[in-house]
Amino acid sequence: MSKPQNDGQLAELVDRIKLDIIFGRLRPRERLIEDDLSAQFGASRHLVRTAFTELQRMGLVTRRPNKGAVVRDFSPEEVDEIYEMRAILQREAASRVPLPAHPDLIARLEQIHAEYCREVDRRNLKRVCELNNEFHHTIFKASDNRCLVDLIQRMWTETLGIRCYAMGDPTLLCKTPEEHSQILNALRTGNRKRLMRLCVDHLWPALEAYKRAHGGWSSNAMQSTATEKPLRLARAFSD
Amino acid sequence: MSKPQNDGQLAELVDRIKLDIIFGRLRPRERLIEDDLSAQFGASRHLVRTAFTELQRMGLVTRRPNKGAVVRDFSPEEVDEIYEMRAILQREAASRVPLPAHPDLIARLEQIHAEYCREVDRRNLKRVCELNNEFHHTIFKASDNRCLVDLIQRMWTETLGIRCYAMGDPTLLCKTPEEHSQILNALRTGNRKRLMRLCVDHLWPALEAYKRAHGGWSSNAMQSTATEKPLRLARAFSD
DNA sequence: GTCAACAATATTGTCGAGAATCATGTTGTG
DNA sequence: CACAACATGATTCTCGACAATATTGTTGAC
Repeated sequence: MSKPQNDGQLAELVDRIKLDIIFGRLRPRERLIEDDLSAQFGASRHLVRTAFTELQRMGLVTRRPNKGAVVRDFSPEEVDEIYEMRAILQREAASRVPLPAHPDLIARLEQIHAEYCREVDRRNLKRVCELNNEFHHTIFKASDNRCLVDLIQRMWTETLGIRCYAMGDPTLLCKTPEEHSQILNALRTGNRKRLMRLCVDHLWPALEAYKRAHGGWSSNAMQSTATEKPLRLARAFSD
Repeated sequence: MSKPQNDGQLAELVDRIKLDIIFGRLRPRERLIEDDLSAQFGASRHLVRTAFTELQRMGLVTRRPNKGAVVRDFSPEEVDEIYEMRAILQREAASRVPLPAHPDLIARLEQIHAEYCREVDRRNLKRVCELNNEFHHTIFKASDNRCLVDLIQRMWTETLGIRCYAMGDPTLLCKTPEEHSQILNALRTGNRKRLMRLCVDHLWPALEAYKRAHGGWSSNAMQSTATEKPLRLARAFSD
């Protein structure tokens, strides 16, 4: 579907590199060398190249002419701006989901949620990550604008490298099932304001975790501490 | 900067194909054959391929495995959804531009506007297109969120193929300088509500032109006339 | 010892040819 | 005549080798 071309081999390669980024095996700013990955995954260099352009499109790696690919790194300002937009988009989507939610939607979400809780207990991070995505994506899909859903999904993928810091934190991870429960409740009871607020608030813990992890030392820290602009996140909260 | 790799040769090729799409020399759904373009532009087929993936990333062409590239076509529903999102994003940007606008910003815009009017009179469509982009982009850049600006710009590029129908219509084209004037005035007087409204309303004429041109026959017209959902564009208007 | 100019290595970009795949035309059978 | 099976041609995808570029290491003059 959204696959640009190619069969499964490329998709698998992209996925494996993606996972390496998500789980921090590849760190931001780390260089990705075509020959190395080619050998590591037993794929032709051409395929690795293609995977790079795909990962670039997804916003997970950065490329510069004749200098190769590196894992994408976000400046503190960039992270703030991205999360500001995620908040706006997700809030918009939440405002469009028909309420009270269709029983089929609830059922589907409960199913995902149940498996999610199981896998969280088992610490099966890969599956947790997938199910988490599926849970939110299913909700947002219920808003009737595919373009909006695409933008949300795009920024979801783009921030995989940011959210990995939250995934590594067991305390944070254990809180998410409860938050998902609350979202489900808001859908069931048809409480739109609460749904919107929950969908937005759900974003912050991961953002905070990233900031804690990068506290001070990130890319251009010197300027950032000085420039430190007041986050305009308030808008996203206001009902 | 945002160039993924490569020097100018690829960029030029991409640009030429892009212009062919913008000005309707290449129509939606038209197939792009690598060998043909390779011969036409005197570029290696590999370069044409690379250009295709770039154009695909920009959302101007669609590719399917082993079936090659075609100029992207939008279903009526898709067009509505995309313009709904453009309205939301541009409205958001307009709400963030510091008002009253900085004199430098005004000066820069006046300069662009002056040249724009000149080129409209001369019917220099290529330059008109560039200046129009520059005008709006300059305004949106004044909102302090690069991510938001990127999303807007992305959707701008994506809809180049849609807006070509408006560009071909002299009546429509002649109205745009006046609209830009009004936007400039709103910026000068610091009338935020009016600015937001103008930035959103400015979108519709092109959308309408596209719909007129494709009236009924586009991709899946049979369903679309039946499904015809009430556009949720009202939101974007409400102040 | 420091620095610039040069040489060597590492890495990425480009190309052309052949393999794989899809679309179309043709033939043979009922 | 209808239709499936096959053969042909067009087009895309993949690979390996080479060229271009960046990075690192070395030398020699001052």
